[in-house]
Amino acid sequence: MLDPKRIRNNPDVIRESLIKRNESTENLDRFLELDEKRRGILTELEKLKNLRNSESEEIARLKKEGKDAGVKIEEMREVSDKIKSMEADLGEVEGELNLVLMSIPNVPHSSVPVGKSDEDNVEVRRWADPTKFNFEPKAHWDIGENLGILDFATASKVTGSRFVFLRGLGARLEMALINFMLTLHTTKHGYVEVFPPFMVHRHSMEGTGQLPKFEEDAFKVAGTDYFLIPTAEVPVTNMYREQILDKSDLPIYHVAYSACFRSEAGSAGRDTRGLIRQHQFNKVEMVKIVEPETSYDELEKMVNDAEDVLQTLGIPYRVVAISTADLGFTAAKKYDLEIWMPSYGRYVEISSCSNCEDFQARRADMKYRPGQGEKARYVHTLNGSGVAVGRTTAAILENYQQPDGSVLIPEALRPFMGGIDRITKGNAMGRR
RNA sequence: GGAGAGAUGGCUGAGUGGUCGAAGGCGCGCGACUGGAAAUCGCGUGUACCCUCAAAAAAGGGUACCGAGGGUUCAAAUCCCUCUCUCUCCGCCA
Repeated sequence: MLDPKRIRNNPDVIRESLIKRNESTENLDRFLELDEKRRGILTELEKLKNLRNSESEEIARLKKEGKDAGVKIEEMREVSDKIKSMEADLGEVEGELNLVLMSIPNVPHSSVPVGKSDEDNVEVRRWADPTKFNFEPKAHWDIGENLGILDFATASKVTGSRFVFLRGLGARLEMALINFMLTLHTTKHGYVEVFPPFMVHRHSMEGTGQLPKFEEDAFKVAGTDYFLIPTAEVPVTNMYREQILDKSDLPIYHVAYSACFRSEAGSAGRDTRGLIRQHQFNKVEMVKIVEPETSYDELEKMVNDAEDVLQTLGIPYRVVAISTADLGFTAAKKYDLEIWMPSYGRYVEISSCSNCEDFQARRADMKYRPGQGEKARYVHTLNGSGVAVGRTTAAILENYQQPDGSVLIPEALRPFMGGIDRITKGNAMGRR
């Protein structure tokens, strides 16, 4: 959420930012209209309340002195009726105003490339060359199904499409990746691990910006007001909602494993094969709560932390600066990490690292006190995948596949796999 | 799931219809005292929004906020209803 005063005082800045994002300026205009209406009602309403307060005092005084207050009480009855009806009007205006305000995206940082589509994202750097094969490489779903470690058919029988059973060393590989990533971030990069709830209530979803605008993307738990989390960013960032932190608490670095649940509404027909786009997937997420002055440095460091995962695993990737057209709703700036996927013949997103500045902090009311007696300020929040686990599994299967259909395990992962260095048809079920 | 108790400011803890943004204490800040400190004393110490004035800040005025939402009343921390959360006991359960 943007600062309403900022919108009111600099509507042109906001308008420009919406145009850069290729978004409609309808909500902005509606905001300006409602904002003015609200203040009009409020001014008048507060005058009436002031009258009621002072006259109530007068009534109390008269009664104490044993005098008759009947006339004033009668007057105030009318005033109170007026107040009640104006409050109803105000409530209506504020309800819509809030909805409109919550639907305006963050303002892109000046360094964000301006673009018309995701084509305009700018490659920042590459690490390693795309994997070369001296045989015809297979897609990970074929490799996995041949080895018996990926089982999409059973998942669609038990649940539905876009789910998977991992079996044997496939399951082991997924768990090993989770543990590897958590270990790397906690021991090398200074993050504190948390294991969050996988469901949150509506306010938390609003706090991090998934609601109210994107309700159709989320899974709601029937009979409750809970949502399955689309990312651990939601519970972990909201840990600090409605709170004033101490300056000495900052920066906060958290890393969390969670399953993530996404309805993938609007993605019908895309990435229907394999692990790339599932309704449920595993992710290791990094979250930072920092002082505003440091947030852009912290973003660069966070990207490096995610890159370290891929470098240590030896997966070719590139870093992309996301353009205004492709920037997420809450982000002021975002980098994607994209891994090389032989089956796609291109780079595929495996991590997004965003600086949300105070956009989420404002929604979730997360502040810190810069010093004794100083006014509390909004913190800046960052989040980044460190990294998506299912896609990493897919990337390992594809980039480490061998001509005989077996898959090598990256060296750094072997300690987390009980020393196993290769998945073959013979050992794939993990029996000894 | 059943029974009970509770939710008040940074913390603690009073307050059962009007003089309550809210006693007292603690903490914190400023000042006095002191060579310096402790102790003591004095003063101060929430947030959001609106208006005035302004480039902005500050200042002044106002409104709201005692878990959340609604109701009664001229007037609600206080009375009524609904909900949420916490604690205790019982039941169930990985």
